[in-house]
Amino acid sequence: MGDGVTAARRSPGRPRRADAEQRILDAAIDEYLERGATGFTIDGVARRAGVGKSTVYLRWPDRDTLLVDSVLARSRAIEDVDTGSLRDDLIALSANMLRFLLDPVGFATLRLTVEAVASRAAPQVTADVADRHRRAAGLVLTRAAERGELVNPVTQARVIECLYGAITLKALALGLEADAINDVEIAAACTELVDMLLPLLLEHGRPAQDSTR
Amino acid sequence: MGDGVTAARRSPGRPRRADAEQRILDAAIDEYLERGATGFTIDGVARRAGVGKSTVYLRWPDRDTLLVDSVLARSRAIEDVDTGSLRDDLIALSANMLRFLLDPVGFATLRLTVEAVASRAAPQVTADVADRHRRAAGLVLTRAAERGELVNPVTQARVIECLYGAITLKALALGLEADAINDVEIAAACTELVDMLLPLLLEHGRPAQDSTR
Amino acid sequence: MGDGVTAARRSPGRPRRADAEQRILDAAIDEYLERGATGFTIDGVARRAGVGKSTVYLRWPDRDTLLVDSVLARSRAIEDVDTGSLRDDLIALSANMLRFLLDPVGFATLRLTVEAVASRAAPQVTADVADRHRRAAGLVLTRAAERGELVNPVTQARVIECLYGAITLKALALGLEADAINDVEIAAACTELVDMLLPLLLEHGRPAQDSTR
Amino acid sequence: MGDGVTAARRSPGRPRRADAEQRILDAAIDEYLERGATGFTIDGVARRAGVGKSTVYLRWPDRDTLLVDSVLARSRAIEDVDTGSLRDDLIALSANMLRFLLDPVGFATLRLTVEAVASRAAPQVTADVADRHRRAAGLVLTRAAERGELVNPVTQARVIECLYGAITLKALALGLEADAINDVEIAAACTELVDMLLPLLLEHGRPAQDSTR
DNA sequence: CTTTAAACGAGACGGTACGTCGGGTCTTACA
DNA sequence: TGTAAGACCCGACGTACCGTCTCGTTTAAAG
Repeated sequence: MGDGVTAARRSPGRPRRADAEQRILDAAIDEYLERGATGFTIDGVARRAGVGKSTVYLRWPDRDTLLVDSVLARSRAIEDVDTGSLRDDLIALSANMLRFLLDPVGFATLRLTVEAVASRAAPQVTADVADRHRRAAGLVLTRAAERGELVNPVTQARVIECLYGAITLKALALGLEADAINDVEIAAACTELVDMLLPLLLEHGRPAQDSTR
Repeated sequence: MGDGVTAARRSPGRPRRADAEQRILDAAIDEYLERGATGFTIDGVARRAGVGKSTVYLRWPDRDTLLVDSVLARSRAIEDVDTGSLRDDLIALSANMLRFLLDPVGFATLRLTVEAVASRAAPQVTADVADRHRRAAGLVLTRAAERGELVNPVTQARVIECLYGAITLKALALGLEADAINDVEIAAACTELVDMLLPLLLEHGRPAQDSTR
Repeated sequence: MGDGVTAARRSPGRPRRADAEQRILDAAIDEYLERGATGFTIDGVARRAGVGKSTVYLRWPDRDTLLVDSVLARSRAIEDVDTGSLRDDLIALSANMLRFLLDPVGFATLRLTVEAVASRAAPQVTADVADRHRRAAGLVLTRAAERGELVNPVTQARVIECLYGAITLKALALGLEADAINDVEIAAACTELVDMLLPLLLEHGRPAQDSTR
Repeated sequence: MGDGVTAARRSPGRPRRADAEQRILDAAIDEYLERGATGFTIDGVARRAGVGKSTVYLRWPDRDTLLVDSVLARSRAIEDVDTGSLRDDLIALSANMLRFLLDPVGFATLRLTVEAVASRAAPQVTADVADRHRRAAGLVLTRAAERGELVNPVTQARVIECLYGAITLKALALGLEADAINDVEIAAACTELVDMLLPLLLEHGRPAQDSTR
């Protein structure tokens, strides 16, 4: 960290195995997906990674932290979308999210988020995940505004929350049977949802006069 | 013998302790709230319930099942609401849910729901929880329709999904710091949300004249 | 005890099942022979005997007592021998004992005797078993004396002790492989032993002329 | 690998605690003597030894094996005797054995020998114990022969068997009441026994002149 | 015939130990 | 000093039996 351009004054002793980190993370996520949270074992991960337990404990303080990190490491990819229209962007965004949550790794991310909140142990996890989604949505909305689409700054955050929330519940309802729903159905569901919510996002659906306060 | 339809021919042997079930469930939820999921132990529960381990294992096959049951047993209470107006019903409904999720037991219900989906082991848990909420919402909407409020049958399910989804995400974001938000703020947040979504629920996007206030 | 002339004033209530005692003892010894001391279980015995656990506990206070009784019940048979000569009687006596000890039930008797001594719990077991053997030997010696064979009353007890002791050690050495030794070998071993010890049993160390061979 | 004759290529990993073995054995025998065979518990032994249960199970596969080993470990001491005369050697030998069997550990050795035979599980136990005694007796006899005392090679083994057998029965009869008999009585009993048997041990039936009394 | 009273089968009960397994720490020998 | 190996202490797991207890039923004698 902060080591200069040139090769950071190498510390003495045997250098850390370069690939250990990644091998452990890979083994960890595999174990997790295969055997679930209960079956997720430091011994098992170390064995599968071909690594000593101490090598694991040198990098992660305990089981839970490793579990969190290994899942997060796999769930980085929330790719940005840019179709040119706000509606299509939102549809793509929510479809991406639904697909993500229907994938084991994505669902694991949701699980961990919930667990993290519960254990109060890893508040940054929640924040991290939430931020990633917020940022993706923010980009879409910003671009829409720049294109001149009239995005209502008052409702904006709430609408996105509704969208993401509805997607999350849908994922929960579907379980993670990836087979239970195909891409076409995902797209259809998201389209309906966005079409319903979109008016609330635009200036003058003039919801203002309805607002009772 | 020869007793009719009722009273299912008592099985032989010493009958099960009538209060054991409840004592165990109570001890279990207490242990869970005090020591968390990791500290939740069959030995501990049995000890606290003043019961032998075998008495627990006679009723629940393993730790996880007991944990699920004990949480669900405490989260039954989704009281119905009836204020006389759809808007206020929805506000009350969502406020109830948010309050529920901000309570340790309520949040535990969310956790378990997610875990149940993940493990595929207890699909009825998800269904059970979801049904309870769906039913409460259904009642509110039915009553509104009976009063003559024009509820749009097309958007209905999706709007409720948005509402619940947004509440869930809000709960996740707030964590379960009960102190982080007071009842007034809860009510305010729910009101904003409902006021935004309500128009979508009413026939033909002519919300104005339906608004009961 | 002290009951009148006729039929012990029957106590009220349902009389005990007449055959239960025996069924339990039989089941017990079978379980013991099949599964060993550790696998010997009250539940198992009751199940095999087709009897409730309480029926067992009405008759025996605990597992160990039942085990002892069931073994002793099977090992009663120390049949008397009477061949007409002291030497042959002793050979028959020791052969009987060796055969007995090489049989599972007989060996179990030895085990229990040792355990009984160890636990101090059942002193009568030791005494009982010892007496049975002492009595059989006593008979043989008495008859010999009556026939005019000159039995030395001084060495008598010690010689018998040597005989039985040697037989016991032989049984221990052979293990309880019934197959390891046949009747002919048993007879031969006992004959050698008796022929060696017999002189010591006869008056005044004038063994030679008494030796029947 | 490639290391010379000595020092068996140390295996990797943390070496086993050097003193654990002994601490466990000591704790085990103490527990056994204090609480008997039934009260002998792996948990108890581990606790008393200040050691984790896994440390015990790393060394012994189960309760029974540990019990056997702990008793045998304490009963190694069959000290050799050498008084200069065969008669006195035999008296000392048998007195030692009787004293040994009247001691709790010694008696436990007898118990275990019997159990070992019964369970067929530990044949080496029987062999081990028997060998130790045989060897001690063998030494005594060899030395006598070397001194010129005429030991009859034909009866030798059988006489020793009688001696040991009689001692064993005597121990059984006395129970393990150490107080029931004192050293003087032990010596007297053994002397009688040896004096009776000694003639049988000497060359062809001319016992009289050798008898020291 | 009804009552009383014990024995019976079934099996739940509070305990306790089993043997296994995993967590997180520690201790070696090498690299 | 990092690493692989693996032993260490701890304590929970789920199982099995102990000896006790409660049931409802059965059996026989007494009233």
